[in-house]
Order: sequence, then structure tokens, then C-alpha cells
Amino acid sequence: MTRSGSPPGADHDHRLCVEAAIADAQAICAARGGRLTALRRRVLELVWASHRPVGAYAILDALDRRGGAGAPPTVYRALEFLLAHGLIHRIESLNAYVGCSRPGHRNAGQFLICLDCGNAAELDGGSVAAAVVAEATRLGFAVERQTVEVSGLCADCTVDPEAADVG
Amino acid sequence: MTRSGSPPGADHDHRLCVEAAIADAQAICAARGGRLTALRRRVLELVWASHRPVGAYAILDALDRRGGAGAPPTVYRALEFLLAHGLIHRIESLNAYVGCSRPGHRNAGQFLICLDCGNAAELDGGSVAAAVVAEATRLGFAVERQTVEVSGLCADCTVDPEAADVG
DNA sequence: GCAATTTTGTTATAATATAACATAACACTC
DNA sequence: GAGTGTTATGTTATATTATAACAAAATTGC
Repeated sequence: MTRSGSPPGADHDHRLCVEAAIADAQAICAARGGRLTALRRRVLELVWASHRPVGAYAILDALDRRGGAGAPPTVYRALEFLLAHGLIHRIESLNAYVGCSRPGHRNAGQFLICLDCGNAAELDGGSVAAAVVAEATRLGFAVERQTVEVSGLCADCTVDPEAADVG
Repeated sequence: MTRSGSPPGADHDHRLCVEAAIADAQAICAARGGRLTALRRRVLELVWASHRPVGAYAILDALDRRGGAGAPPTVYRALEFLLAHGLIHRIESLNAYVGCSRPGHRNAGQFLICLDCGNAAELDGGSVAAAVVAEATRLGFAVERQTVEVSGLCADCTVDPEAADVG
């Protein structure tokens, strides 16, 4: 995921993604009085280890290997904090978590999830959200939250299904 | 849920919903060579017991009370069959299942889920799906499947939050 | 009726998530 | 900088959702 919100792409320097995510997180926490503790930061880094949504127990295992803490609540609480501050998203259809590519931009949480490489790209265009609100409003429904998860094949994997296992 | 695909409404005769769902299921299974066994039919009826998405284990409990079968795979297999034939949908954000209001119409599975009464109304308008495809295509993404789950307050619950516990 | 296929039963277990309470770290005041 | 309230983390146990693997039974088609 480049910072622009476009799909990850097979060739980007992923360290920049992680660095930017951490910097954003620090800024947002500082602004809002949240505490980005060492644990929360490590969990955020692990979520950002790739553009593929990652399960809570995979994070837990990774923490363990890095000498981290030991039990599910540790991870779930950190995830809860990161979700609450808009630093990550939960992918409902996968029971997994992915870094928010534009924290602080109040995006609706719409994702294109590639069935081949597993990467999840976050949409930031408003047209889908607008269509949802329009349709809902027509039926007298007041939208609170949208979950839009689209699976299919990303551009990289359509062109060349092998070029995709990007960090 | 009236058969038109509009939201349930607080006052409809829900028996008609169930009867229609069973009739549709019989027709679809007959046409496609699927076997709507007694078990599958009972599970379908239990999913249709209301317009609220229902969990697999709630169905299992209800089956037990009605002298039905005993273990999770029983229910999950029936749900799998019903999903495969488009007779029910899975609501990812709730890990629950709801009857398909228009089986056979290849709708994309878009839902308005009321946070107050819990009812899930299925959208059949194409505007949201079209917006999703347009946005995805712009990014070179080939859409396979959409999950659109919108939570908020339905018309009934916006007007009168008490009038809503409909079957 | 018999063989092939499909469905259901049964047991065990995997994967995801939270409750409840104890301890530790931090932050604020005096 | 000791005391105190608050927030965060550790720990144990358990709830919830889902599937694997194999056995038995029912159904279908001949």
C-alpha cells in the first residue's frame, strides 16, 4: 500500500509503509492523549508486517517469538486500542486485521482483498460510500457504519499471478 | 422482509415470509437437483424464524428443543447447503445467517442491519454493486464477490425505537 | 434387492474471542 | 519522592464459532 491509498503494488519499499504507519500512530496518539505503549506499537508493527490481513493468533505467535507477552487478551486489547484510534481495521470476512492506510481520514473502511496474494487495499474514494448512503436513505435507514469487503483479483495477480507475494 | 426486498416493517405477517421462503427453496432445489431434506428444511425455517441474523449455535439449540439432531456439523452442513443454493446469506460482521429474500436473483448480498431491532434488510438495488465494480475496475481489480454490511437504524427504529421486535 | 452415492450422526478438536481478577506501570498531587 | 488514583498488562479460565475425520444410515438408480 503506497501512502496514496492505491493498491500495494508488487515493488514498493514496504519499510516506508511501516515507518509512516508508526509515525502517524505517534502523531494521532499524541494529539488524542492515547498512549502508544511498547506493546501496542509492536502489535501495530506486526499488523503492518504486510498488506495481508493478519489474525490475532498469528500476532500472538509473532509476539511470543520476539519474546513478547503470552495470552490472547494481550493481543486483543492492543488490537482494540488500535481499532479505537483508527490505526487498524478489522476485516470481518477474514476475522483478521490490517493497517489503516490513511489514519485520521475517517475513511469508511472499504477493502479490495485479493484472493491470490491476499493483499487488502483500502479504498478512499467516496463513491461507494455515497451509493450506500443514498440507497439506505431511500429506505429510511440511518447509516452508522459500513463494512465493504470485496474479494477478487488485484491488478498484479491478474497480470501475473506469481508476482504478488509482497511484504 | 416483504417479498419486494424492502425492509421488514413492524407489521407484516411473517408466516407469509416463511411460507414463501420454503416454496422458493423447494422450487430451486427441484430445478437444480438439490435435496431439501427434512433437516435442511427445518434449518431453513429456523433461519427464517425472524429477520434477524441467527447464529449456528442458536439454530442448534432450537433443533435440540424440537427433538432434532445434536452436534455442530449437523447445522453447519445444512447451512452450507443452503448457502450453496443461495437460500440464505452469511452476515460476516455477525457470524450469523439470514434468509435470502430473493433466492435465484443473484443479488450481491448487501444488507442494512439495524442496531436496535437487529433486523437485516437485503438490498436489491444495483447502484451500490455498480459503484463497487466501477471503483474496483478503476484500480485494475477484478471483483469476484462483494460483502456489503451496513449497520445503523432502520426506519421503524428511527421513528419509534420500541416498535421493532418483529418476528 | 444391491451397489453407489449422498446425507446424517458422532467424537474430537481447531480457531477466534472475552470474562474476571491480579499485578504492574504510569501520572498526578502534595 | 511517597502516596494515590488511573491505566495498562499479566494470568487463568472459559465462551463462541467452526471444521476434521470417520461411522452409520438413508436415498437413488439400476
